[in-house]
Amino acid sequence: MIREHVTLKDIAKKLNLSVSTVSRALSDLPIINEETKKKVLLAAKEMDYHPNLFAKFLKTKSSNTIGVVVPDLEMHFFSSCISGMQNTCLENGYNLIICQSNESLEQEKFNIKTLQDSRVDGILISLSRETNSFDHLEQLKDHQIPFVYFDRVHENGPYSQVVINDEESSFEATEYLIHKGYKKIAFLCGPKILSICKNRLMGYQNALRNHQMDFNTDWVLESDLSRASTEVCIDNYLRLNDRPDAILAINDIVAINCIRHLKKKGIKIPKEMAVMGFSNSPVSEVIEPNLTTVEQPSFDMGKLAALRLLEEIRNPNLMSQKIFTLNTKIIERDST
Amino acid sequence: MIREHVTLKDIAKKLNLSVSTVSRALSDLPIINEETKKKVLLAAKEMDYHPNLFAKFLKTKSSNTIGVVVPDLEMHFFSSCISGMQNTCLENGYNLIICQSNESLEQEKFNIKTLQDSRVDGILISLSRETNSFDHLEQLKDHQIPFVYFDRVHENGPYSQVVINDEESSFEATEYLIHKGYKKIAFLCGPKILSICKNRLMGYQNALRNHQMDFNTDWVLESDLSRASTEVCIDNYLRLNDRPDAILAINDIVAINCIRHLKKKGIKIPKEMAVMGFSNSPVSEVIEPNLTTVEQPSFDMGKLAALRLLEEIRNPNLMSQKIFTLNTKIIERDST
DNA sequence: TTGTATGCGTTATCAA
DNA sequence: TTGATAACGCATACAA
Repeated sequence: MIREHVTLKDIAKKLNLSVSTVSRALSDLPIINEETKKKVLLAAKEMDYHPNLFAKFLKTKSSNTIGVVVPDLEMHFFSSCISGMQNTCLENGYNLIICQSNESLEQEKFNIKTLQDSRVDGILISLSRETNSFDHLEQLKDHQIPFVYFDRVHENGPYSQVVINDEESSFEATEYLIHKGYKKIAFLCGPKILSICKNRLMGYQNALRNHQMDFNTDWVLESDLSRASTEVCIDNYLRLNDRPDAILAINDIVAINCIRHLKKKGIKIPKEMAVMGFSNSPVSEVIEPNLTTVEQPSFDMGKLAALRLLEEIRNPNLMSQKIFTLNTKIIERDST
Repeated sequence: MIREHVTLKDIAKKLNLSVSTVSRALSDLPIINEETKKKVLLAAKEMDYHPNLFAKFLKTKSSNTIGVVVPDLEMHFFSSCISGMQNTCLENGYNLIICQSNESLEQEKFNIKTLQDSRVDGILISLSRETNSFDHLEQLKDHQIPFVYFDRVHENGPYSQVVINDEESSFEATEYLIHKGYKKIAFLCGPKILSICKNRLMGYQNALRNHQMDFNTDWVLESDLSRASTEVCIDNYLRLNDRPDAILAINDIVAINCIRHLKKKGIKIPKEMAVMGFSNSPVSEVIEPNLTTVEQPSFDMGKLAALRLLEEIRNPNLMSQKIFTLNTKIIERDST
């Protein structure tokens, strides 16, 4: 039994009404007879009517779809953000089109173009680690496409953002290590082009300064987030005459690669060297020793970013930039 | 500078051509003058023309979108599948709409309905662990919506599937444990409603039979995949007079929860009890001891499922069921 | 309160 | 080889 899609016309014909009346009844406009409205709603249900969203879009210019670009879907932090977005979007009748930039600027540009072709009503993005130009994003304003950054943001851009307070969180994490008695705290940073990296570095430096702690430029290294790069950094730490006794890593994945490599080199954690991460991903309670980390509310971040975007979609004159800062929490485990 | 979207009409006006000629030129139909075609293509590029996919769909009934339903986006296996699908789909000009069922049948039904409303050209799905009725899926055939299962499939359904050879893989995994010298091998299963669980159980049983090994019904337990449920199972194993000396778990997450709980109970792994998992997720090389596991080619699975779906979309008379079976590989680590 | 007519941007079917 | 015109399904301005 093959059913063609039921249209407004079909319902109208069956009820001896005009298409526009049926349309009005279903859109729940006030100017309509209660009786006819009931009849229409009933018939629509009986006939299993589903509105054709494409025809609707052609009229209204609203696709009911929002686009998401993340660097890597397989990173738990991002899939969790998306989970939160999905939640909010489905509740509000919006679909999600998800793209990965694979940490590449080229791919990111292509993703944005694809999303524009799909006429998404708005875009949520977390930047690739390569992104150092922003034309592909700034042109969105010309096209009046609402746009919200989350996590990896472009701070000077004219768009709203949802972030954690990176500087403060990093400050607190460093302070936590100081209170724990560590004297030589290293910061294993990520690509400084990312604002999260820059800000976390700043928080780290401020904490040291605040406590009149030693600051050694050799202790701040930069990993490109890959395992190999992280291992090179660790080797550099180990070669130093003045070795750090704790490492604050830019995220959990880097922290975990630190731990694995340190263990391979026979370094005892946390006795000889403590390690701390960012994000509280599932692996952090699997690694041994369990990783002390700064919990980022990824699911909520996704939800909030989606909510803000929907708000901007519904209220276009709201286009002014707004920054949402979420709180983090230190999860103490065995690596510190 | 706010640009409205350029349409065929705009191009036609500029070149003093008719809309249909422009349309033909851009669709690369053969019945057209080479000269005009060149002119049109050039103008389109200059004017930054992007076709309105919604208008196109209204005519052609093809949305250039495919829908995906997974139980849990945050499980690495699934995000990796999706990564593979994305790859294939974007290459072929298709977008992906991704939904999560959160392991709930109700939610799964809702997802399918949403995707139908969005008039997706086809659907890729991995079933929720609750799914025991299939009406919401079988009606897709009535609507002629191509449909492919991956990983968690409904075997008797009329649809194509992409799976690993669960029975054989599990057979080999069990045999591997036998060769390693384990004598009392337990199988910690998942919900038997899932075909992957049923088949892996079968492979396990066949291997034992093949080697004239002891088979104890107490050694086959069923976890609902949650941590709590897995821990209950482990406790049951430990209470037995005839304790198993190895556990083959239905997936890595279950296996990892086994290891954590066994360690808490003071059991030495693999000396007192070995543990083996399925899927080779990132955590498996983070847990200690590193988890021996059966690698599932998740990325390729996603790619293949998407490819098959695209094939069925392009060639509707191909609707017969086809089963693709991918090979697995045992990754030997320290837990066995 | 309801119906008629029009257009959104395409593609497809004619005729020229 | 090109152009005029209709149609896809819906929303809406206007008329009744």
